[in-house]
Amino acid sequence: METAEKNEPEKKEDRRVRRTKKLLTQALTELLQKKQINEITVKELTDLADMNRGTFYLYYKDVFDMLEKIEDSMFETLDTILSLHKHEDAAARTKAILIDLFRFIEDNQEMCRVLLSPHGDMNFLHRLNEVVREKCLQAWPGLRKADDVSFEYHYNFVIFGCGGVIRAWVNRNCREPAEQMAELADLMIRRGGLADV
Amino acid sequence: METAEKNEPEKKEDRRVRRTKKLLTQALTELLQKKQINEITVKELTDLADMNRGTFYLYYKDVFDMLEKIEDSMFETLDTILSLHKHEDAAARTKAILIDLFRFIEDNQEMCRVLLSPHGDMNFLHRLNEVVREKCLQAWPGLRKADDVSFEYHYNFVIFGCGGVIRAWVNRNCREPAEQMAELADLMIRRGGLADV
DNA sequence: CATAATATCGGACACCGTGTTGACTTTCTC
DNA sequence: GAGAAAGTCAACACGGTGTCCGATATTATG
Repeated sequence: METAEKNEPEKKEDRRVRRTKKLLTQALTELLQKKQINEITVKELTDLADMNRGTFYLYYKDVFDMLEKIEDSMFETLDTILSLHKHEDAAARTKAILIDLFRFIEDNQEMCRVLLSPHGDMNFLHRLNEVVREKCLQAWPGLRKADDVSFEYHYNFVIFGCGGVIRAWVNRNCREPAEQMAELADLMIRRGGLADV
Repeated sequence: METAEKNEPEKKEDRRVRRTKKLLTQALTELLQKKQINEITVKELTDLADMNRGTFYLYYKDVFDMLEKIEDSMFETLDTILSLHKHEDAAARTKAILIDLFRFIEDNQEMCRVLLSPHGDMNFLHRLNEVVREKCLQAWPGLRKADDVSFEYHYNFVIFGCGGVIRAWVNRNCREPAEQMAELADLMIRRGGLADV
């Protein structure tokens, strides 16, 4: 309904389109390391990507719309990856989901690092939190039944905490292997207050 | 160095100045509930505050500069409040600091709520985290000695987790008393992985 | 390879918010 | 009440925006 064109990958994009979007994304990533997104102008974006300014408007409404679409694409990918584990048994699934999550973060380090930095994007963190929350519920279904107030806080503590771990990890250039991080996160989630509700 | 004028509260501001800044802050808070800060223009800000556009530039460079100055002021206040406990003994200090922190959040609910919302400000969260980190170090000095990798992650987990608790709290309009939240946060910090490093 | 489709370019345009300035009026401080 | 400071109002040049156009370059397809 919103994205009038059927659904993203209609068949395959023209090579030129892929190239254009890639150049623009690289330019945006580079600029985001230096300045707030608010200060980034379409002009300097296309100047840096060395292309006509009008070309930008073929795909994005403005710089914020562009970032939003990039995030949309990322979370779509992440969703696809994580839903592959839908039919595994609970024990294996939890571990596999966390590993894939961290692998995904690793594959998108630069963007994640900048989006979680001080001049990053709160909405990105929010959406990332939602993914973690969703997977927590899937992995530990027993959690739902606890609906008292303090549970809500424990929950938010753990979910945000995972965001903090991810942020620290990308700031260290993902030095530790994703598997190790998944194990660490799992440990923290259990100890963080959710294990014994 | 940066703010040429000595240091904020030189003596007391002119009543008109206070009024102007207050009106602008109210207008900004209102607009931030509806749209990203990026989309907020000086014109609509001064229109909403019902004042001349030129007046805005008497105090702020642009909308982002305004938000930054507001945050500066908030953290300055918070810093003043928290440093009052400098000379208490460790046991009492920890509790008192947390309580005052949550009371401060409560006093600035609207702004905190909007700054921690999906279209909020990452830098605000970052600065809030720094305060928590600082106070953690003061309250549990033993933490410093642990410098292994996993400690860094535990640390970030806890600090971000506190941010999540605060966010959940302001989203519930600070229904629970600050004292109760302080106790809850203290519990989570201890259980979250820092207690036994 | 030839052709049609489509993406990009280069330049133009009106539009609007920006940041600043100068002369004035209002309000505050002492 | 007098002088100082803050706010108003109108005007200005500037630059980025968003949207066109025709011309050109690149791609996908038969």
